[in-house]
Amino acid sequence: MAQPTPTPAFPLSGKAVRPQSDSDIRRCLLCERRAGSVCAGMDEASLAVLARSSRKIQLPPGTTIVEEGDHAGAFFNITAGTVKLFKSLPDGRRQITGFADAGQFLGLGNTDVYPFGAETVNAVQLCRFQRQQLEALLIDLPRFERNLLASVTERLTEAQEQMLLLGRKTAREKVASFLLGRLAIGCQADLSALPEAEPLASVPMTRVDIADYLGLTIETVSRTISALRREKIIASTESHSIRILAPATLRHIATGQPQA
Amino acid sequence: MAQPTPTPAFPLSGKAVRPQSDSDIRRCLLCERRAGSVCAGMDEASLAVLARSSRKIQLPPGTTIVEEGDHAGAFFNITAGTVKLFKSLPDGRRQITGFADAGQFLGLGNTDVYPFGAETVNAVQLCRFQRQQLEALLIDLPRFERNLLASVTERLTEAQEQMLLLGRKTAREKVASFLLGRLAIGCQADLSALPEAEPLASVPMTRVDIADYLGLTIETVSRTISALRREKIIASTESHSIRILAPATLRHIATGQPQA
DNA sequence: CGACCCTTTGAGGCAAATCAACTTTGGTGG
DNA sequence: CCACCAAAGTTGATTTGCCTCAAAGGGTCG
Repeated sequence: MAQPTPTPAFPLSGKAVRPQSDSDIRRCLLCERRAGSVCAGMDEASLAVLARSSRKIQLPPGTTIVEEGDHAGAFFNITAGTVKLFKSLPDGRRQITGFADAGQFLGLGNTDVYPFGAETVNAVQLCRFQRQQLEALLIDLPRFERNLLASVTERLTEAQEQMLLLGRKTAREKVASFLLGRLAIGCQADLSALPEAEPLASVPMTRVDIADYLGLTIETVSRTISALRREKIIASTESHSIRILAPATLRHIATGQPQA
Repeated sequence: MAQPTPTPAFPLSGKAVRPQSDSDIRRCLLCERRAGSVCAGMDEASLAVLARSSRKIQLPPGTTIVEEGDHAGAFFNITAGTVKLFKSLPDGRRQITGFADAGQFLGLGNTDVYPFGAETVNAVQLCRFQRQQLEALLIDLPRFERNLLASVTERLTEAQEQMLLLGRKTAREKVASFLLGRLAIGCQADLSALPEAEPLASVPMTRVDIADYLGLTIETVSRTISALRREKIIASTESHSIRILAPATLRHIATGQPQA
């Protein structure tokens, strides 16, 4: 429980840590995703500790990151791409509880098994932390713990919004809400700092994923998107993104306002 | 940001703290709900700080605790009774995102307004903390912050389970899941430490609340409960509690297993 | 005892699911 | 470059689980 000096390698439970290169140590320092993530606002010494405790990993689309019920041995921070989190019933019915985009963490839990599964939607880059190691670090990195609390609280708020959607919205309202939620996500282009009114929704996931996220079938999702397109509220589906032609109208639909 | 000494009264933003009696200071120390709550595992000095920062409040059934959109000025710890948390659409559709029973906290958020409403279901007793004051305390009460993180994480896990229910379960499965979730809740009697197999579900809320929690109508909830009763899976509705006659069967139904 | 609220039960309608083709997209190899 | 194929998406016809509308029981409290 004593504060570790920042230089020596960490003892990893039963498994030696490989020697760290300078680039490893600087990885966190130079990370573009740091601001807005749980690694935000930390001093260089703390970042060095983080860098030493994590590994950068690249994953192709459709890769399983964690499986529901697996031993919860790791914690992840997504630095690029989109991940889907889900829970399933024995007969195969699936509910996607959220999409985690770049900058979000993943894998926190209060039991020793993951209460959800996670799979990459597209090409994903993430930092993997050993859970045990991270928990020990929390004591010495109060800012990290504070960030975690804020982040989990934000996820919980989103989950409550999604419960309203799943329990009380119509298919049309669900799809409208989904599209709005995908606005301004993954504007990883250098064109950042562009007016956030950019009406382009990032939709890297398939209809199956969207349906499982909204509690609908793929047919209903497809029909609803077609209807919105016919009404000129959204544009013809471009690849993995949808242009919003009438954001205000879509917002009205999403919140259940009578008109439109 | 300096560590406050534990004895002097806290400066409360713009508002003087009333003189504290010994009983106030001991309130937290003697609180039966402490274990299992965010106030667990703290030393006496910290508890004294907590006691000084909070007020005990009694509320009758149907009382609004916080309103969605209100300035998030307070944080609560429920010590008796049940509270419902909910979000609403402009046209009145409502989704109850959770019931908070004794021992749970309520009111954490990452914006300056509450993203949900909260109302008492029955007679409720709670401790009210000033948010601003509590945030300052967090730095000096690391155990409290750790408890908060664990608690919010648990709420998030429950929220994910509820999303699976709302998006993918049938009415029958929803009601079965709800009843199982209400088992072993509010066994505030002195008969605690009794075998947890006690098949009595605490249901202090109305059919309207249950319907808004499960994403159903009151008629469907009523019909489904009647059906389970007809099938001898649950007993005739006692006042504010339902006896589970066949827990195993109910569990099968809740998880979507084919039989029963 | 009657007014009010909550709950239960019944009859019919509808939004979304299911079932069933058909079309488009994207990748692979000849 | 294009033929081929599998996967993803779209569209239509039909079914159905739950909602809506309606009305009849219980409980409680003044």
